Amino acid sequence: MASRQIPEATVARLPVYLRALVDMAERGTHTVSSDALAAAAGVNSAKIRKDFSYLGSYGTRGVGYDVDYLIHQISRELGLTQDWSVVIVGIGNLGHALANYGGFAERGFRIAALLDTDDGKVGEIVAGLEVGHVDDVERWVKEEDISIGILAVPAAVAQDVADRLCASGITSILNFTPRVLTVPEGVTVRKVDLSIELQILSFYEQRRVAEESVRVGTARRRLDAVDPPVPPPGP
Amino acid sequence: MASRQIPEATVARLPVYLRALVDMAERGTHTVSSDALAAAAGVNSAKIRKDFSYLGSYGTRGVGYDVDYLIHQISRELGLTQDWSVVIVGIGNLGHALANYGGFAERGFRIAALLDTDDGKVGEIVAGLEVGHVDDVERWVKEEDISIGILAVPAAVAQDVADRLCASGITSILNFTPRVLTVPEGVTVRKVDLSIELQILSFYEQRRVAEESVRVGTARRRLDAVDPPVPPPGP
DNA sequence: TCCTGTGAATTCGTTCACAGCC
DNA sequence: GGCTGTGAACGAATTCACAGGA
Repeated sequence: MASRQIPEATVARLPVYLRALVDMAERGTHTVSSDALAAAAGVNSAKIRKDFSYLGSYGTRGVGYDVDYLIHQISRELGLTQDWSVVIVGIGNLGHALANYGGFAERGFRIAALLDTDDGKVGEIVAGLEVGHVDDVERWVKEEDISIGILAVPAAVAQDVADRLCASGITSILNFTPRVLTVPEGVTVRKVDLSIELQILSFYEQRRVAEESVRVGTARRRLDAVDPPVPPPGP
Repeated sequence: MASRQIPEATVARLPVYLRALVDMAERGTHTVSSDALAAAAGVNSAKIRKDFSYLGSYGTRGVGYDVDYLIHQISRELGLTQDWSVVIVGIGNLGHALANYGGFAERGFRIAALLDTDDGKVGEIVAGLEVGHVDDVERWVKEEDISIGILAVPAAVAQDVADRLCASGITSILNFTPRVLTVPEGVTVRKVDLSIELQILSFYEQRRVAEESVRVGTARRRLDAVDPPVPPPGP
């Protein structure tokens, strides 16, 4: 029963399954059960079966799924049967690393242009490409049929550059800046914030330490017991 | 009503709020309503109020929240009132970029060590630190009281290095490799996969293109109509 | 009047459990 | 016997809507 409208949570997992399946195919596995794939992808098997049921009935009862066929179907669903051209804007530390990251091209994302706002960087060769100026973004987008922009500029200019990307016709942005972007309707933004991830880890790390000291009976002083809290404003 | 056990979804949003609040404090704002903060953080205001209600009743009815006080409370909740020492393992492109990323130190994450498996890299100076060998990870973790590891090694050695990190006493891992890691109970892993993010964008991009061609009546050929699908194995 | 805090209603996502097919 | 596909049960997260305090 291949119903349209795949849940977001499922979409976000498809690339994970795809990665696991490609690994398996490379190791010569031709058939996989939801249990085996679940183990490889780090989820449980019910989730796998439910997720796949949104795509259609691609398995065989009593047997499992055909690895190559699944790879094909998931790739198609994710739009990976076509190549996408990508522009990276902001060729600092991170932009450099992204430009040199092989994983993109491997999965059908062609880095078509590198742009920066800084005249000093323009003309530099990075990852085999000449860095252009953001002012020319529209020309690049048109000529190279670019639909995805990767934003790795300083926070201060993030919104401005995003506006220019949208104006030039880009409809998907991968935002590495810490700014929340405002974009026109019809543009998809995904955010990757490295220090947010660390802060989430910090939360669980702290909680673990707190629990441990309760369990072990250690009177490990919380910093906030030392550092007196600012008095609350009202209540 | 400050109940314990904050929902995961809320924890993941706290750093976003924190960032918005710090920006506001820097711009001299002292009080903020859930509406205003919602706009700045890119969520809706009900969510803000509900999220904050898990931390306690820190607002004032009819007025809003005290920015500095909120910053203090969220920081405390996230465990950011203390500094955390971090090790980056794998000093390739990405490791380099991460080592030079200022945002970590700014938020209380001290990069205490850079390690690599490659003898060629050991001894190199990156971001002011000398790259050490992973074999010495245990010593570094003990001496520097490191609890968080950032994994930026090649996929092939990811699990092996993760094992060594866990063995040496690290309890949180930020995993930049495409591998699903198996870790002992009590270790928290968060995954950042750059090409997964692009693949998710690709899904929505493709869907948009498909919808558009229906709306506009364009007979834009899908690639999979050209490329005949592998025949299904069973059903 | 304004804006928080929160139960209640709703939506979304996960897991269970088993019928159906190999 | 083994494994998929899926309704039904459950649980988590979001949103509504309004009582209540400044």
